[in-house]
Amino acid sequence: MNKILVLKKRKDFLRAAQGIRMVVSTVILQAAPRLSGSSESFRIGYTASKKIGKAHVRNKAKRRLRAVVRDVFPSMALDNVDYVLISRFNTADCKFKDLKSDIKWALKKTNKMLLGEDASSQNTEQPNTPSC
RNA sequence: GCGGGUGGUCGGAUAGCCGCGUUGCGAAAAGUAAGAUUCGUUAAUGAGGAAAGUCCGGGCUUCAUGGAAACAGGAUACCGGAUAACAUCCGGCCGGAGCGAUCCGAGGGAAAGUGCCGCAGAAAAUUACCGCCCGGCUAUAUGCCAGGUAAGGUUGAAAAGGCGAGGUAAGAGCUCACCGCUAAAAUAGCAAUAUUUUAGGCAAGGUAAACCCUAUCCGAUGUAAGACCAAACUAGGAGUAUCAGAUUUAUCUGACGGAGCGUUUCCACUCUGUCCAGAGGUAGGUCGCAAGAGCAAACCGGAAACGGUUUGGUGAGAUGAAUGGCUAUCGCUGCAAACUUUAUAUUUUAUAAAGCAAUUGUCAGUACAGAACCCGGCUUACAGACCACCAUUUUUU
RNA sequence: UGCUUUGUCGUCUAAUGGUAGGACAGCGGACUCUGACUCCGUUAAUCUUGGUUCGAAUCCAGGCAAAGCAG
Repeated sequence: MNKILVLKKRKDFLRAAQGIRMVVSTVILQAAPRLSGSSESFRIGYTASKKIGKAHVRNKAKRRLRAVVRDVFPSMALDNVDYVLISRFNTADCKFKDLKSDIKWALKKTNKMLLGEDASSQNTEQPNTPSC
């Protein structure tokens, strides 16, 4: 199992914001396919703005998102796509089960839309098969 | 016992599964400008009292360097001590709050000068409206002119010490007693200051968190500082260059010009010397980066802050930013039930109040808050728990 | 992370330490057959907590919020 790659550049975040946007009650998911086809795995970024609370609240939100991503993303996410998770006001407080199911649902729906777009533009992109 | 005050300590615990950062060890492939990277590990370790606000002080960094003076700008401000330093801390003085323990105070100067004090009031700073009084003119009085006065009046936040007696034409510290104020001396104290005595008669209201004056202190910058390694892009042109002397003919010495971090001047010292253009050390990486004016205990000195000696231990280092997610058990707080006691009605029981030692719960809650170069403070936020001492009141002995 | 600045009716702004003013918006009325324009009236604020002062929007200190700069 490979390590999960993390987005670090502001440019990448801006590009992800141009893509598909999925809003659920606890979190916002953004996704955009990468243009250069060389890289293999998906990448992911986390955002927690000052709006949701002070520093320790933001850290906690990001940590919980990371915990969910570790469980969910390796088996479900698509290759060659950049995802961005934006935490909302209740991300740090809500129950972990709810957060997990929300993200699962959002990811499934987003992937469907991405595959639809790719089929129309005739780019063959296969879903990542569970490795372990 | 109730409700208070001061100082201090702590700020959930244990176990399981899955993960993250750093370091150590082992392995793998690739070979770069440099540094990386990946995998494994029954190896070690990983957030606070405020890590916060960024409000003071210091270390360290660069601005090439040191010293002196003046100006500008800023900070501080009762006294003594502590400290590397401070706006911090300790002790004391004075003023204010409280029955008290105790708490609060930017607490120098208003006879160096300038400004301001709305409305009201005669007058807001060398005051005279009403009034009181003497004199002159007129003369029953009233009135007019020239003075004296600060007792009384109104206004206001504030009106030239207060109160009583004497005194006077009327008055006035004009005189006296008491109180307040100021000055001097003596005593106590290192001092702020306090007490006593004597004298002055009151010296001209407030405001300096208005300008200002006095005393003391202060250069700017802020680890994204700064040092090093360094891809890509790129490294050009005009044409002998301040003056004098010496020679070794491209060097030295002196003069002149320029620069030296708030501004100006002086001294020392250093760098620099024709013009245009330009590459800066950018992307990226490494260092800076954690043993410290540090922590704990004992003893000694000191009234205390604090200082000294000895011993012990020393364990974060991220950079889209690690220290977590879930579960179980326990702890703590609240709530409810049940229980115990008391009172009332009634005698199956119900209602009310108090209690919390023990019991139960598919119950609720478990604060403030996340290191970012490092220390000393201050300020602000904080569920709750514990310890010591002190004072008020009530009860008992 | 470091640094700097600013907070006044719903909005945009004034105000030497001395009654918080104006415009737009809102509400009510007049004008009109009705609406607009116009006119009159009215509601409404000094971010917050303390201090200095006789008296603070203003001066000083702490807090809160917002904006900007460096990258």
